[in-house]
Amino acid sequence: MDSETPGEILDATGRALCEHGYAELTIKDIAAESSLSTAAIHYHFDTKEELLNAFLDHLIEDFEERLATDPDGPSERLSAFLEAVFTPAEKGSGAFAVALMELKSQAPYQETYRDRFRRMDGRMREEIETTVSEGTASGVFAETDPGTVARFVVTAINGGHVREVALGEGPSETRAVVEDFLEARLGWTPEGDA
Amino acid sequence: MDSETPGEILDATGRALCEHGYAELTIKDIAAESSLSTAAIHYHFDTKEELLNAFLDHLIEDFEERLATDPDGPSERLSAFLEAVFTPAEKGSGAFAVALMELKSQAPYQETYRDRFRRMDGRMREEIETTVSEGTASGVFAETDPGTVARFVVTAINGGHVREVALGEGPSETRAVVEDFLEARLGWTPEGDA
DNA sequence: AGTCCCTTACTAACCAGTCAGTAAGTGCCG
DNA sequence: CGGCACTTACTGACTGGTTAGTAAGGGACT
Repeated sequence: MDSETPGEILDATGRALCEHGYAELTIKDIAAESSLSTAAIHYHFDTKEELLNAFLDHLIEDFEERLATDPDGPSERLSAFLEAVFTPAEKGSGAFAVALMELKSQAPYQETYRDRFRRMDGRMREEIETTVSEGTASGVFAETDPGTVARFVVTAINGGHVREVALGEGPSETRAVVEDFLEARLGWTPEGDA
Repeated sequence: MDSETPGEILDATGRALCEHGYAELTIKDIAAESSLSTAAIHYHFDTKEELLNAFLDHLIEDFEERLATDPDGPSERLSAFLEAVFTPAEKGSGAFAVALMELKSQAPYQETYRDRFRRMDGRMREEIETTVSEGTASGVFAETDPGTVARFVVTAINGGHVREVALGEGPSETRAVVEDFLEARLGWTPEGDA
């Protein structure tokens, strides 16, 4: 009844993906990373494609959970957002970033991937946009176009993401870029703490 | 003596890479995209890896050539830089962006790729930094830290690049973000024309 | 004759997915 | 309780197709 095997497979997929890369990822690799045989993986996921789709869903779900902190004011909400985005996930440092970028570079060939990424992007933009709107309305932030700010922030996040993967750069540099921008545009300051 | 076959192979590699993606790229695909057999490709490039390294060099060379326009003033130089970066390459629209992103996502597993990308990033940052320095020194641009501006611009370019690939977005949106930023920070305006 | 560029034909390795079989339950009936 | 039917979750062995790379040879130009 319990059977959390699919979860174990998804976790193993993540590890195998980070170790071998999308191009060289085989069911055998995933099996080796788990306690199961290749046939067992095919028992739970008919095809490799299906497994990878499920893995991406799992990845996005995790990410959205991390975003789902709903603090009080706009300033705190912005801080929490940046914290969620720029804090490396629980697991191995750049692993999440690498796995995600692997899948993003496959998006031109996989419509299902593209849809998911668009949805995720929309959510992030919305979150920033409404937060900024609230902030300017209540006078906490300076007057600006929230859509422009949101677009800037997501673009920078995307950029930092590539830099992490392609250059091996840490997330802090990009975080500084975003915070610098928000300070100049909104008068917001990085300290959201007590 | 002429024999521009290697060039033909590199071009075919680009087309095959865009069509099939890095993960599914085979020597056979490249052969099909050229007028040669798979064995002929192995005659010129011993291994697939060697071919892909040469292809990346070719890609970066092309890009650096596009950047190598050396106009008069800092303002014009900035315009030329943005034009070079955001104008889709001669060939198929997003093809270049897709191929490059494929290779970038492989960077964590290929040190040679990472080195090349770091060098390219350094060059871009330097170009922007010196241009901004010149501009502020001659009073054309407002006073700011050139390094911060450069970092912002490359991060946004990187971000636009992912957005093109993962979301299917055009380059104009990111260009607007960058131009908006440069206007605010430097007092620079998009029109560098007569 | 030699070497440069290329072909057809091949091979050894590998991969996703299949298959037959099995051990461990689960529900049901007498 | 015990035995029967059936399901779930898996394994090890296999297969058909594909892949990077090789071997051997042919033709053209020098």
